[in-house]
Amino acid sequence: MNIEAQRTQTPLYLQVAHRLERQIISGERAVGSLLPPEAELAQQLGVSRHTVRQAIAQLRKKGMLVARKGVGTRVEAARTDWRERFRNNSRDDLFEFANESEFFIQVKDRREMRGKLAAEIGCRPGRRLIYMAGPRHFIGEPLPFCWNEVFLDPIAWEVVENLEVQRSSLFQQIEQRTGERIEEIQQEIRAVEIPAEICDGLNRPHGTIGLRITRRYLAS
Amino acid sequence: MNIEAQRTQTPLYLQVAHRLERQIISGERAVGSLLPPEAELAQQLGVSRHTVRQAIAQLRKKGMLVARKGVGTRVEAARTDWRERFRNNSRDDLFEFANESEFFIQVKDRREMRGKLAAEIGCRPGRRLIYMAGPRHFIGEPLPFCWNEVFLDPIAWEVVENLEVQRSSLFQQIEQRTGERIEEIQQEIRAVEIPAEICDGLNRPHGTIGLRITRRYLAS
DNA sequence: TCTATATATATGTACGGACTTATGCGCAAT
DNA sequence: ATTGCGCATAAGTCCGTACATATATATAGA
Repeated sequence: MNIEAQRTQTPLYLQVAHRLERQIISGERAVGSLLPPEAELAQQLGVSRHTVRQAIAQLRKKGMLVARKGVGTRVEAARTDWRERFRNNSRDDLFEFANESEFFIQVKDRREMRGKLAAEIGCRPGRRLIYMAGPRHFIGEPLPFCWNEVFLDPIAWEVVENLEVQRSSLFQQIEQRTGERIEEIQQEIRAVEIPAEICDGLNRPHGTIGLRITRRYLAS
Repeated sequence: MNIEAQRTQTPLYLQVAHRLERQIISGERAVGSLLPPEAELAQQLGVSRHTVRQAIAQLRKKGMLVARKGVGTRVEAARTDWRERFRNNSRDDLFEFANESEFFIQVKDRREMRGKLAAEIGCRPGRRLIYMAGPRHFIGEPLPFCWNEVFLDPIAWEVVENLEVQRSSLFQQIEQRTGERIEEIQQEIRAVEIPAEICDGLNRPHGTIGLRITRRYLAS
């Protein structure tokens, strides 16, 4: 695998997975073509077959590869539909997803939680939280795919104070800066009609139907 | 693992996974509790740690277990939200899903495909297909969670001719009866406003928002 | 008391081997 | 031409081992 020095940072099977992914995205491995057999691939890369299988499993989860016993492993798609990404519920997958998109913060203030909103957030009414909102784009794409609203404990104010564009995962950064460890992430997906004012922010016609994804990041 | 005789039918790691799943569903392993360490579990069941890890990976994919390095593997949920089930795109997962619900066939006739519908189905206009529709319930639950519409090649008429309630996967049965092997399943998920007449069939108010899931089962 | 440091423990990663099962293909027999 | 059979090939399953790394707890030092 030609690893420079002993940089143990990234697991070997992920290095293999990313390498295969790049080859697929670049077209070096064409959609519809078969990968070399696992054993051969392992030998080429100088890793064990087990490691190759772990790497292939990653890309199968994303839908980029399909394997058939006795035949081989076929390249199925060069990229995964972003909607599919919400299927991954592992903590690291969410962070990786955040790293591929940008959050443009258009609104940033403190708001008092009350009534239905307080109930939905799950905090006591009257509590003041940081509120941020704006569109989220995939890096390089002009059209936003998501309207992002964030409610945040005031403890993290210094982290977001001077923030205008957020490229990596906000909560990963907060973890590092405050020492608070996020123990649990709850996620809920519902289908809703997008509110008119958000349609404006997203440049979509009124009445558009979308997915509403609510996540709660719980510290200890 | 106490396998009777040499019934090789189901892979060992799936037997372990199902066993753990049953224990979790029954409450024998409480939500929030930790599983025994993988090594111990392997010894108890008389299998290798690798096999235990494969089994745990299955249940992690379903969201029933979460593992943390240095801590252990915790029971996260006793059942998976059915909406989560659509995330699994493997063929067997879809069939398993079908086995947990019932399809009450209220409409069954032959229809000529034309215009937009023919385009959506992906067949030539004028072709006559079997059409079936009805609500889908989880076994034992009175309220349907889904309105199911099926368009089927007339070749399979004998399979569905006398069918009123479908408990297992329809397409698995068709595979067995006709010998046609389903090679590919395409799935698309969109958020839509549910048509008024279907809302009536589902006992939900008009204007309800839902997920529209389209699947195409392609034979060779 | 509080803070480092060691240690035990659990999952994660990576290697090796062996056997099983499904698939496709060529070849022979009908 | 079609059917049946055997064989090579590929992924799937299962076992064993070893070490890495994250976590919690206990321990020693300030």
